[in-house]
Amino acid sequence: MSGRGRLPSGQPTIADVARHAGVAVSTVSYVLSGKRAISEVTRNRVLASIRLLGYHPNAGARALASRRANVIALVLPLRTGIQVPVVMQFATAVVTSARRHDHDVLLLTSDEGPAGLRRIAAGALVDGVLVMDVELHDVRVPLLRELGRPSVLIGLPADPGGLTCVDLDFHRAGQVCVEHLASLGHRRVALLGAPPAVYDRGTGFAHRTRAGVLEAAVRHGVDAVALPCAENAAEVQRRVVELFAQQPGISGLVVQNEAAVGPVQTTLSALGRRVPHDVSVVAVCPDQFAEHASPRLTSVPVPAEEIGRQAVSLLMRKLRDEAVPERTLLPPRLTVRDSTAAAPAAAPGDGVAVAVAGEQVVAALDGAS
Amino acid sequence: MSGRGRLPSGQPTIADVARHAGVAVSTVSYVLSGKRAISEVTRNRVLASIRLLGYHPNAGARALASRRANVIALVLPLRTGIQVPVVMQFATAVVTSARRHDHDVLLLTSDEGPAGLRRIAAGALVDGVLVMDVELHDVRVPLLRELGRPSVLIGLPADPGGLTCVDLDFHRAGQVCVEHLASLGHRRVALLGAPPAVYDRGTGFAHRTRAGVLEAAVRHGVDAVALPCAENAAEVQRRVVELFAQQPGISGLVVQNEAAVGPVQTTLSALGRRVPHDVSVVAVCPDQFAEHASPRLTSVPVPAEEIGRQAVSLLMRKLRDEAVPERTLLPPRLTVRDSTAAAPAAAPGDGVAVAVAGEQVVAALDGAS
DNA sequence: GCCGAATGTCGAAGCGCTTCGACGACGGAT
DNA sequence: ATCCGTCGTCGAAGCGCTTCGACATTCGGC
Repeated sequence: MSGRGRLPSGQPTIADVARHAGVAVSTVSYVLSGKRAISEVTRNRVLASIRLLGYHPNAGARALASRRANVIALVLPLRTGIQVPVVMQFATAVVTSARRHDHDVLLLTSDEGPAGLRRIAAGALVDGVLVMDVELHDVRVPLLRELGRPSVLIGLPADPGGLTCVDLDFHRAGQVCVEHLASLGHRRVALLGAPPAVYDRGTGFAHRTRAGVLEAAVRHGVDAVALPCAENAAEVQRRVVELFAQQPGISGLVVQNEAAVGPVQTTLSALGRRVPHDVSVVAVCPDQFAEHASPRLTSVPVPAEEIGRQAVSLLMRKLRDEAVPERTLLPPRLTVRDSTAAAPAAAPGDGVAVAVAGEQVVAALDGAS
Repeated sequence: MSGRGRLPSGQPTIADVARHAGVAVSTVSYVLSGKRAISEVTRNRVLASIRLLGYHPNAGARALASRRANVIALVLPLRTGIQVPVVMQFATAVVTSARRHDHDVLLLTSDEGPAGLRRIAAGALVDGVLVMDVELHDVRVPLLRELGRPSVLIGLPADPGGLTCVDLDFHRAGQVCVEHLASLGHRRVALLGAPPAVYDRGTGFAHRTRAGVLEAAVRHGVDAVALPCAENAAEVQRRVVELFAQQPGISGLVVQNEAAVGPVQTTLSALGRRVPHDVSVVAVCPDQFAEHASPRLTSVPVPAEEIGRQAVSLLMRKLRDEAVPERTLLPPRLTVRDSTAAAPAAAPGDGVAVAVAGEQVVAALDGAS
């Protein structure tokens, strides 16, 4: 018996509360869980004792007896090519939402791999799992099916059968960007995408955006090229210079690469192309980022916070054994800011001038560094 | 009795393993914990059963019986003015290190405030707490003292008495930057610091870096000014233009503001000041960031990973009731890259020329956006 | 060849909580 | 009055694990 008093840790137990309030242990439990009716008088007496003693239920005991840990796991990626601020925003939203549902969040990094998931799930440390940054052919997808724990994926694997997925509708996002540019009269556009490695490993959002861009381009009679792009200033610059040298008529740019946004603007201005006068730029990036750039960028943000909230809410429903849709794709929202404008009237001479400018820039920067 | 077989969840229990291996439950437990000697033969038999049945100990039961959850809490900040990538790096390092010590990590955001800490600690959900981004006068500091759970702070509060803190020695970092510039012959330098709000709320690292910069400047006979700086391109540009207009002789810049690094370089080049030929730049920022800038930046990285490792290791020692030092300050490490060089010979005319250039830039950018 | 100390294993007592069945007390319908 | 159905509360049985003392064995020392 934990009879007379407090734990070694100094924490009172439910038995202490019961004794202090003059009721049975089970009554205290029911006051806390609300699973049986308790008279107003008794409830108040118990609650008073709880407050007075500073009682907090022991999580382990609760989990053991109730078979629910009230904890969910969040599996975050930590590879290159991820958008760090987006991940943070997302994690934050998940923690906040989870707390609203009276759950805590256990953080896993995907470098422990499938073994980590297995350990956590089998050990009943968590009730459910949120997996972020799911690739098209992700090893964790079959594993999750096998484990049979409630789970929600952020991202869209090639075969989501039997699982639950949430994501921004990147395909639609790509379309929206192109439609915006097309409606402004642009006829040649380019997508400056994620690093090649991201495409190579089959990351859904990159592929889907590209598909959306190209599809919308065809539909609206716009010429479009899509090129991957590493995340460093020099590479971005090379890409952009090359691009305009080869396709001087390009007047619209879709940038899906956070790290590239700054260098793109720098390079364009070095090329003598002004944003948005000569070239319009649409970015797929966080709003905060778009606001801080100059000029402020027309953008399609990844609604990390909403995705996080949705994911948690879906997971909670699964924990309550409710049926949920297999896939939830959030509609993209394009915010027009100062980086897009009507396409310039086509100037035939542009090509040559730009190519020359490009070489000057490259030369200047080579000398400087 | 959990007698005949498996949990409803399908997980085997320790009793199943014991039965399968033909030993007592306690023997299985001792095989797992190694707290008593078990013969080679028995151990192997038990381990084989464990593998065969796919047994994973139930975390809740273990926590209840052993009074150790094998989980630590990580309290992350989510305010403005934090260096998001650094936080991520740090979180990653903490998770990885914790796993090496057979612990998991529960993620808390500081917006649940002290209540969250209290709940977690009192409920024995975690064995110890790691608090990141501790301010000089942080409300959580007295709370942690009161809770009496093992904890480690990242950052250095004004009064760390009785607690355990780890951080980069930012004071020394400030000095190192100035010493580097001084040794290259620079005689007028400026610190472009964190946003004003960060100083205002008493964030240790900003204050300590500034102090280090100013102190080293005095000691080496260098003129130094320190100015806070918001995290958007326009503000950075204004600051830099203003700075050189007022103090044209400045030839060294210490930048402690990740978001400012890009804009600083852009602005300098717009001002006709070349890096490092005319102005040397030292950044306090992640290595990856410094490598990707062009020119590559001489920098003092915040060793997020090492801090994370250290923090976890200290916490583990505290969990084992070992004595640990009250404060651990990691020495800064300056990596020389391409953004610093010998100071230019003083040119008396500079002042005027620069002021003019500055105005041109401002005008040009106003027009563009 | 006997004794004490290791060594290896077992059984049982909890850890603090939830939950289920039981059971008075009370009130309305008969 | 009597019976039944609620309502409010209680006691006890676990949840799956760790840990403590006890109990055989085995072994080295003299």
